[in-house]
Amino acid sequence: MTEKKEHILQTALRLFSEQGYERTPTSQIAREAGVSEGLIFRHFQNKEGLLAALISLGKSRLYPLMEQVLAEQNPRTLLAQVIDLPVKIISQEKAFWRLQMSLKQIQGEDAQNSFLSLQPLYLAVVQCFQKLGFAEAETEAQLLFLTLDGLSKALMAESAFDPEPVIQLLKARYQQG
Amino acid sequence: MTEKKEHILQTALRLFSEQGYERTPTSQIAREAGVSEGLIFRHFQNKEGLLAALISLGKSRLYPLMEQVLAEQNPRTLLAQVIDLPVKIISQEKAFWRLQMSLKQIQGEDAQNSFLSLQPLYLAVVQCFQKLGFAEAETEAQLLFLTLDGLSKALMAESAFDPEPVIQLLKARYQQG
Amino acid sequence: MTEKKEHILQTALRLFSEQGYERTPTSQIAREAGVSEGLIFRHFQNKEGLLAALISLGKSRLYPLMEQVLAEQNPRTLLAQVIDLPVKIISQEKAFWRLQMSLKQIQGEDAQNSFLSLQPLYLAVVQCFQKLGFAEAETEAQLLFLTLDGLSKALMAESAFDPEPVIQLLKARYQQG
Amino acid sequence: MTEKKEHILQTALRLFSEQGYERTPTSQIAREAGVSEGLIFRHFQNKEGLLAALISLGKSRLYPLMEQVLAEQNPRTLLAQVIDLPVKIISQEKAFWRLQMSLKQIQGEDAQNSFLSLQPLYLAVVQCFQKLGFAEAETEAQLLFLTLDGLSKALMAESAFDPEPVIQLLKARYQQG
DNA sequence: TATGAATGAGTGTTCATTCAT
DNA sequence: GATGAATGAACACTCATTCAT
Repeated sequence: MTEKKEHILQTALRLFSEQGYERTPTSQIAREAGVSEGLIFRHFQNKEGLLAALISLGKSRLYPLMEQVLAEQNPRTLLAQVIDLPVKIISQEKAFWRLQMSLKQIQGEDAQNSFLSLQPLYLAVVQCFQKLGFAEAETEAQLLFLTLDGLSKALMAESAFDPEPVIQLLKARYQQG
Repeated sequence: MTEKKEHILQTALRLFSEQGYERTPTSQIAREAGVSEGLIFRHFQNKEGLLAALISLGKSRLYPLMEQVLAEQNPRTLLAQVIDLPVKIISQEKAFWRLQMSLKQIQGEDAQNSFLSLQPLYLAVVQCFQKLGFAEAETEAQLLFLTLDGLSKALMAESAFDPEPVIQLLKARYQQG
Repeated sequence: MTEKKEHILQTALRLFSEQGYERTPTSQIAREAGVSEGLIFRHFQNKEGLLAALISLGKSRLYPLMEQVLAEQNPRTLLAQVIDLPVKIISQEKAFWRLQMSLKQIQGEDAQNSFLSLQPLYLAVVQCFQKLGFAEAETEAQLLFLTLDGLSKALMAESAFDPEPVIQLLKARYQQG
Repeated sequence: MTEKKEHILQTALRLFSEQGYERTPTSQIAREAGVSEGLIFRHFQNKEGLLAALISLGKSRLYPLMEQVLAEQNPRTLLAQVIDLPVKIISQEKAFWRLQMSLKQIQGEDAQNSFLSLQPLYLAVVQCFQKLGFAEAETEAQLLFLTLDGLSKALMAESAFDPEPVIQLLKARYQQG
């Protein structure tokens, strides 16, 4: 990966998340990345290829976090860690997730799933609720993921939203089940 | 409102919600609405004007539902009705709400708010929680709205998502507070 | 001539002279004249017809002034009156003459002639110079008309140009021939 | 400056001066220049940018002629050279000056000035008249410039106008002052 | 006479993409 | 790998003009 290729990726991520994919011309990416416009196409074939590269890059940075959570044995601790994920992830890679959220209508099935399209996590959470004796573990997991999805959206809206109180309330609900 | 003007509005709403605002050319709207392209601009000034007309139209259809909820006196009943709102609203005007959700990056402050940007409702819900003796009424209301926001998003993803179980679980949680 | 038709003519003259013929849409004329756009075409067939009506109207207001000059018997007095014409005419119908001057490239032969395309006047001036014993009466007349043409242009440029001194100098030149 | 860019400039100059700026679509320029329409905007940003490029180009070709006149020491010779300028300039770059004259209403202050918007020349001419002992040097210079302005206009009207006699008469007037 | 909804060809401009160097 | 000139299809939008009422 040459230096210029990385410049392109960084710049594209920033601009896509600020302005949206459609509203960002390749010419602007090239200009702000300090490269020629042709180079973008040499490296990524076309504009969608650049987007795809960005998404797989983002996912690869995400998996470590996810696997760390999945390794947790104590169900209550795992739930708490899942609840902490949105803040952790989004504060870390805000630009990437804003991009992700803006793609619903461009991409097919993938990006539009609940929460962060983290199905392995969903299965683990269902098991947690079962272990903890919840009657309807699946529904309970769905509800939690919906909530975390809403929380993610709020976090990315960039407003002065403070997630801490909500997160505490949410954790409390499951700790004393 | 002439017949052709309404054709334009209907067609635009459908196409915007299917393909997104940016990916829908005015030429396509005109063609599928069976009118000349110029007529769009005669009636709505520019493409954004068409979008604005669509949004204010959608909101005007929404207010009756909202006011009905706000008139409710019993706090538990009001909460239950708020929880029912996403399904009611979205099944009724799915296209409009998919459009609404796709606009975060185009519009300014308005559309990006939580849930359905229904602040009056938020205030009413806070009061409900206070009446019901919840310790942190505001945080509780925020949490509920985040959840309903996530629920709305899931409902609009058009997949075979069945909201009923989640809604029952959510209602149960507040009825026995 | 109905009141609305006159409104159209007035407004068109003002806008054409302010913005130029090409840069003035019929929709603007209609709006500022307080009539429907269709009425313009009912009365004048098309945009060029409106222009033609304006021009012939302007000319008809001009002929009296011209004939008054042509009736003058004394050659020196006639020359002085010719020299006074630009100021008289332009201060009286500035808008019309600015329109006239902006049309060189639109219209054919007519408007692009020297001075105010007043050929009868030209012939009279040639005769004056002959009577006064000028060697090259035709050339002398041409030179005078070129100068008056330049003067007209300067007068219409709307700047703080004071024509009086120049006019005095010009008159003096021919009075003492 | 690539070959195609120059083709665009040449073609635009010709078409603007023949048809006027407004009546010349960029599509026609592109077609007749044998380039794609997009290239015009790549090189000149927008249609006005093309016009501006044309104007500054024309001016840069004009300054040498002007400075040559300004270097003249003998006031009578300088006046004669000033009188010769319109024919020299316009026969040389007719297209450019027709364009220049057609812009009064588009551009701001610059192009609408008297003669060829050559203020340095005006100041030199005033000095000439002072040296030659004319009573009202400024007014005399104004009058000369008005005349040259009218002469320029006549020259550009493309008709079979022969400027030679007028120029001789004009020169004679100042040589025997 | 007068309106105003409606048209459709045309306008300037954008932009992803190609290609010779 | 990298450039930048060049393309051409698409786009939002304008505007003179028509026509039913």
